[in-house]
Amino acid sequence: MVTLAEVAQHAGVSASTVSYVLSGKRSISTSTRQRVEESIRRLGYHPNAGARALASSRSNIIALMIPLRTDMYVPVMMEIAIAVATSARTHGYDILLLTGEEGPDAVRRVTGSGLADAMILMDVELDDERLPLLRGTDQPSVLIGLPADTTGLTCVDLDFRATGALCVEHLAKLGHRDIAVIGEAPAVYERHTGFAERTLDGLRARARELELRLLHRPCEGGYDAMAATLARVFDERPDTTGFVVQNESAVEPLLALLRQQGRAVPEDVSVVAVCPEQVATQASVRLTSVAVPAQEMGRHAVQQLVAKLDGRGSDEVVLLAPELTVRASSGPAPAGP
Amino acid sequence: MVTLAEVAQHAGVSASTVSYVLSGKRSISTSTRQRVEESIRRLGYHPNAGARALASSRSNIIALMIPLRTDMYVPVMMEIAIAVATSARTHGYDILLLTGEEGPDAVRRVTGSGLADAMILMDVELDDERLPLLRGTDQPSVLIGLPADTTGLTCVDLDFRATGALCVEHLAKLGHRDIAVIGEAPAVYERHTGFAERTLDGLRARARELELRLLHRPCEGGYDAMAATLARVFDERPDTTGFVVQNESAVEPLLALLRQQGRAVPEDVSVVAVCPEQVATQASVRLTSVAVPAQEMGRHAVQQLVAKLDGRGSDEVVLLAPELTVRASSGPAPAGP
DNA sequence: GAGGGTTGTCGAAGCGCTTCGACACCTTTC
DNA sequence: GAAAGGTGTCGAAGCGCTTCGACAACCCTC
Repeated sequence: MVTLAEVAQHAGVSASTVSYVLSGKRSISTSTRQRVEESIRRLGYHPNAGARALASSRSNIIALMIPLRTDMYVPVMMEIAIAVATSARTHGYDILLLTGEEGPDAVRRVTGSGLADAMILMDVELDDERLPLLRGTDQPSVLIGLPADTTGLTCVDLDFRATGALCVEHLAKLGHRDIAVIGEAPAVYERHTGFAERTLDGLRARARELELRLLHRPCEGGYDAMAATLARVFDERPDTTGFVVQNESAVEPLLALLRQQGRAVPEDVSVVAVCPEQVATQASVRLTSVAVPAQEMGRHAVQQLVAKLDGRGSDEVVLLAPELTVRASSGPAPAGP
Repeated sequence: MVTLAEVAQHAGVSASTVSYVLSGKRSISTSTRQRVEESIRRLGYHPNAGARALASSRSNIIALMIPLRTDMYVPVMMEIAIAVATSARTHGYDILLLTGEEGPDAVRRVTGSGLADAMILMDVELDDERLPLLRGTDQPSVLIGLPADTTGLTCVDLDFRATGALCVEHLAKLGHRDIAVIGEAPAVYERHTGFAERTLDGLRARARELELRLLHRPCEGGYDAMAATLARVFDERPDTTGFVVQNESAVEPLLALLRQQGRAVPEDVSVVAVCPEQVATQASVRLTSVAVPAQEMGRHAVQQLVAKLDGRGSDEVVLLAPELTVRASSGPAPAGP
């Protein structure tokens, strides 16, 4: 294993000089720098991460806490995780992957041991038990998601309230008066993961303003659950012509069931989805949708965090503006009876 | 920040004694141990990861390299990643998340800097450019997947060859003579990710033995691609009654299209999928399938790696035996004309 | 009761790096 | 031409931990 001292000797300079070449924290003459860099290359030197962390009390690692559940909105999580990892690397950071399993203990462990310089938390619940710990430490952190109380916290999320409003507006503009919302699984609402509720708020508020009738039904993913839900919807509101879906794994079942019932999309029924682009474009009908900008959220979170680590930046809540893309699943409401 | 020295002072012992209490590498009297543990708790001591890594040249971190692509078999990847993370924690290791993006450089960086003690690589190609590096280092590693040449490597994977054979056998037993294989996207075959080709080998070999006719068509995910593929299949082999699908995002489109064409599953056509359990049970028809045991693979990989790190264990290839679960998508072949 | 093992604890030497202050040298500036 | 101010380099201290050898103190055994 090659050490800094060996590089220094090889280049005929002192260890500290090599260190300064590496960090750029003091000016170094061009000739010396080149000599040192040449030695580094020739010897195949890699700074030792542990020693670095010890001496500088900076690990250059960001901890990313992802939910343990693998049953919900997986592709979104994965996309965020990968965006975070990729983006972190461009800033010189590596990602430590923590699962939600350990809960608050993971936060304690990481901040206490100096394993990571900062944290990104995903799948934040409205009243998350990790939040007090984050507020009580001076280690920077960013949440992806929005808890009930954001004081002293930095958050990044899609503006789900606006998302809900946008969906309703789009359907209203097309003349739909009865709208059904196929929501996430009941468990999601029970855990009070804010995004589902905020979407619903947005939907309801705008529906009230526009004087539309709105029916909300949570729905487990899958075909059977969707069939049951759909039956209930048409039972209670036979005139429903607009659907808003916020559950990736209910999208395709819904389309299949509508087709099976002889309801054409978009002639008889319009569908708007809140989902990743890929789901929208790969579905059996190209879906009018509001995209969940997973990558952008990941990148944004890293940016905020790096800013904090550099002493810039401060606590703030960033809500990304939703964008609705019209595709083939929505159209004018059918003429009334 | 509390240090080991402070704990030692508080407990009235030397620093080394505290260290030995923590590591258990020397025997400590019960009374001393208890005193030290009490001090640790009272002071809220957490060992500093950097210092530990420096002194012991062990970081207690395992690097996990996942593919950058977010377009293929994402849920499987995610499930493996989470299983790896969870399982690693039970052995006292944390996970460093690397994306495939950096390629071989990531391997160099991690082994060179001592950032991690070992690596797990996913999405290994048949002739992966990272392999020479792994062979050339004494840092333990485990591959999830199977390259062409496994000498000097440890690998964990599903036995995809047996998986293919199993699918064909099942359909043959039900009397199907013409079988179509809906494969992964062409890109997967082009990258020579072994699993798709091994499945195909297994399918073909057994089909030959059982004197079945087999048609293989790669297929991008999504509805449109599937529609085109399906048209070609029935065009070339109108008597096809059995389908084997190895592309999660083609499963639901296939079912929808068959339904649309008036072909009943399983009365007219049988479908066998190679996919995670969740996909099989949530599809519009409960699918007869061979599960991809993502969690088990992740756990296994960690176990192997920990064994190596402890000086036990050696290079070997573990192929998990596939299991076919019969559900509602396969049945006897329809009587001939 | 002297020799030989255990057992439990300690001191000290690093692990490889960062960083601070010092200092020699070279420009400016008036 | 002396004071003031840069620049570029070095030496040394130390980050918090592990681990090795040393060594008391104790228990056997013949």
